Amino acid sequence: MTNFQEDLLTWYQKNKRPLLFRQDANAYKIWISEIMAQQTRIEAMLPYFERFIEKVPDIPTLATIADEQLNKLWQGLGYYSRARNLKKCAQVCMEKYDGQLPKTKAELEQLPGIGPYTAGAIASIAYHEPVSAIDGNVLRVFSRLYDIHADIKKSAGKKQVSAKVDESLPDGQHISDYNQALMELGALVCIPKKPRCEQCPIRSYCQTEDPSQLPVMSKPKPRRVEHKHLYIWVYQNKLRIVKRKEKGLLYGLYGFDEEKPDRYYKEIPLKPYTHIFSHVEWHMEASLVFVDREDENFHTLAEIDAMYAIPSAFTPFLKQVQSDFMF
DNA sequence: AAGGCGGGGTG
DNA sequence: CACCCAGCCTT
Repeated sequence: MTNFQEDLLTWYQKNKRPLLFRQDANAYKIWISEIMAQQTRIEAMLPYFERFIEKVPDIPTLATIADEQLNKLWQGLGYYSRARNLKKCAQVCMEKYDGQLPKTKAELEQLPGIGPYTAGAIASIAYHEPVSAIDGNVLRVFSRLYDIHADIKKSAGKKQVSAKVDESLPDGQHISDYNQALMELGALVCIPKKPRCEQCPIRSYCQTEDPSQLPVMSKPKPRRVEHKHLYIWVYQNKLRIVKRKEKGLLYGLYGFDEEKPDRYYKEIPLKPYTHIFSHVEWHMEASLVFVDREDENFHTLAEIDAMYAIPSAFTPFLKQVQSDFMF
């Protein structure tokens, strides 16, 4: 162990958050938690994780779960392809790996939804393989540590920083805590804005003069703007919801019609709402349109709540219906 | 290399 | 509002 590693690990033992998904951890729980944590704050995924493990405790269950139930468990968490890939991955594990996750970073990385970071995290945390797990936290910490000004959004910059991380790894006995300690440092101390350098256990190794300027990240493109009008068909105490068929955004989840019915006897406007995604803005108007007959797509609010995955983009309208009309 | 893909916490 | 999070996949 180098002094650097010792200082970091000592800090980690004292300051790490008591994350529930690290309690009696096994490879399955580590896998699920790492997928849920992709581009997602830890606190945001915790309740999802607890519920998911309860309902889907193992790989055989996951491999055969109904898509509707899976989407429902993922509702509101975002990046829904993660859930689809989770199930695909479980099926591959059943077919190729005797119902278990493979145990090396190289094999894990071949599975759907598991990239370099997640493969490294599972391999090092669950199986103590001495490999890196480089997420946004670690890129930030090491770009500052080595004062690297390359753009970490581009592959060259990521590669340059990653090389430094790989040089720094301890042996398998300490790799799990080491990788987690780097991420925890990034989450608690070496934070994006106003890093808490006075609290940093490795500040004496840090080469940057101005951590506020690092890491260098190219700006994302401005979002495109789309306008929609949703028509919520109402029959008695039921609403019509439709499964989103187009491959793409929110695929497989449920939304509202964007067409009026042929016949309706009343229309009531709802309050407009704008939903911001990373790459697009939906400026939505909506109205209730009352019809005099139903089809199989009409459901009560209770049924929708229990069985149908509605993305967050549409829930403000559901809430309006619930509070203003008490269906 | 660039763009698609969610949602929410924080300043 | 902007920023960015325990990223991955497709094009």
